[in-house]
Amino acid sequence: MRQSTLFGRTLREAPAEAQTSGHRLMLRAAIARPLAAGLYTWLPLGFRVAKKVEQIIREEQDRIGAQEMEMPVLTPAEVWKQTGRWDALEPITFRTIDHNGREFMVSYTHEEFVHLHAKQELQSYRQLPQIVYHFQSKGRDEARPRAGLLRVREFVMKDAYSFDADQAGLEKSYAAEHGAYERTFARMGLDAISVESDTGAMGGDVAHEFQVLTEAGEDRIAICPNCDYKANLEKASRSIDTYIVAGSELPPPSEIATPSTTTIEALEASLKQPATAFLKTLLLREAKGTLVAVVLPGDRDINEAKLRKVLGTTEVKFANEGDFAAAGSVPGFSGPIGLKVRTLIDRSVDARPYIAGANKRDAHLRNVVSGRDFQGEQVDAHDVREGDLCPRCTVGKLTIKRGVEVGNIFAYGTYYSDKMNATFVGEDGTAKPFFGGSYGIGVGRSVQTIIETHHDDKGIVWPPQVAPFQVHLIALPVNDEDVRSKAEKLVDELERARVEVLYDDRDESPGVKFADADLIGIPLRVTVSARNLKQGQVEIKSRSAAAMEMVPLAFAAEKIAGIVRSWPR
RNA sequence: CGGGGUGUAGCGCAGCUUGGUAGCGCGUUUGGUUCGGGACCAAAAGGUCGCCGGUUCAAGUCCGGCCACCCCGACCA
Repeated sequence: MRQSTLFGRTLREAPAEAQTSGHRLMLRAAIARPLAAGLYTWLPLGFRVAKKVEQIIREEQDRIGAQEMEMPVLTPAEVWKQTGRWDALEPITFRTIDHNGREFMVSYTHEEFVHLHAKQELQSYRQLPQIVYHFQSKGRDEARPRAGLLRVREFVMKDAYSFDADQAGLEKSYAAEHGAYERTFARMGLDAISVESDTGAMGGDVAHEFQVLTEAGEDRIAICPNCDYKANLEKASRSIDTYIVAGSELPPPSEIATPSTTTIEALEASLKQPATAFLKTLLLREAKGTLVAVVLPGDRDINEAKLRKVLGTTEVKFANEGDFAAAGSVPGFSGPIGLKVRTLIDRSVDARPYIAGANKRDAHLRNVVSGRDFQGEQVDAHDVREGDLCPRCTVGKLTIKRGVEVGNIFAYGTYYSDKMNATFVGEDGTAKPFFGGSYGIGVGRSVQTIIETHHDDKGIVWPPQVAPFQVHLIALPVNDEDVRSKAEKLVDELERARVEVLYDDRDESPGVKFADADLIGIPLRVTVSARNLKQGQVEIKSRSAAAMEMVPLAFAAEKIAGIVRSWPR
């Protein structure tokens, strides 16, 4: 490929909106271009990377016996209505109607449709297990697209779906996909870790996310340095020492005046007590408008994802002024005693005396003890933080890192087959529901995550397996006939040896060419220059190392092809 | 959807406070010189100042509305 004819130019400066280093490099190196918020076009260089990433995913899916197929982007409403997701997904999906007024959704994902097909194609337990997958554009009207390709509104996802006769079979399929994911990400050069995750909108119980730790990520991951516990903060828990004080020996709650002291910070300052001495009582409103109170220690924050899961709701908001009166409380002075709403007590609240709001203006109560003075459902709804004890080994102190979720796997069991009446005939001759799982990988997100984690201050440093080209051959200067003819002969020899070469034949200064080579980040740089040809040599340099090597022109093609063949595939 | 910010040439920005000729750098085009780390000289092209309305003799600048994009938060591959 001649660089002079490449569609897509490198940018010396990145557009101001690009924030993360991966986003800036993606734009500068002509990998992709924005079309609208959260919608991107792959330029030829980026598309070559995307295709290589896809191919790695494909090979690893095929290796575990999954079969590739393809389902449409446009999906009919009736099927979504069977599982209730037509309404549930309303806020974040793109929809349209055809000329007859029939409703369609730009596919958010394809569980409903693959179950429809499974029902038609898989009629007997003898045909199980099965895994099918496809690469398809998925549409998600994200409220906030972010950081280039990391969070977009239309993206190609590899989505695989497993069908098994029972739970044990599902666990096997799940484990097979888990293994395939580990190999897939390793081959792309991504150091992805498997973490426990919340099942979110997909339903089901068991789920793992594959997270690549990088500051550009938007998820927070708790990691135990002592054992193998790793979990998304939406799911993470912690070990808590039980702290019991005999209730009968303690004085009953007594009121203290706390004029205009409405926050934990203000209470700490005026009462000279640490945040842990207080109880925080949050009054919240769930999707249906029901009020609920959550009691937490003063130093703990609520984790909305965990709370939503506990409540089985899609949305949680803070209560408004009027809600406080209805709950028998006062904003700024809410406490757990005497509340007239459902009360949840976070498990990090100890059985010891706390200072809590009195539910009346300018007053708090001292010696408030959970279980003695107020009752509620015990839940886990607090945000785990740095330094908390690992819930698994109970001794490791959790660290918290940011990560990008490049893939996830769910075992949802019969969630969809029950709703859709998707069954097969079992060994005993009766209809049984499929046990299913789904397994996604975002292609574009993976590509940008590779950039986020493989670059230096000059540009991208592609892992060879996914690089847009294997060799970047630079002719210097290109208008020197001898240089040009020898460079082109070398390009030709390399291409015949099936090496992918980007040939920089542009009439540009050496500085521009080297800077672009560093920016684009092709693993091997070969320079054919007038200077080196005097000694009959060409220069070979790896993008990832400083050293360069001189090779006689006559052996260059063989040498370069040998290096390329030695790379992992 | 809540909070914040930005829209001026392909990209990066100044000009707006205090209304009066739309500017700088990079890039692009032409000619010449140069050629191992983002060269130099000369000439040139390129703008409905996000959109609509208002105020004014006069609006990039002031006022109102809308739109787009970015960042933080809630959601996902």
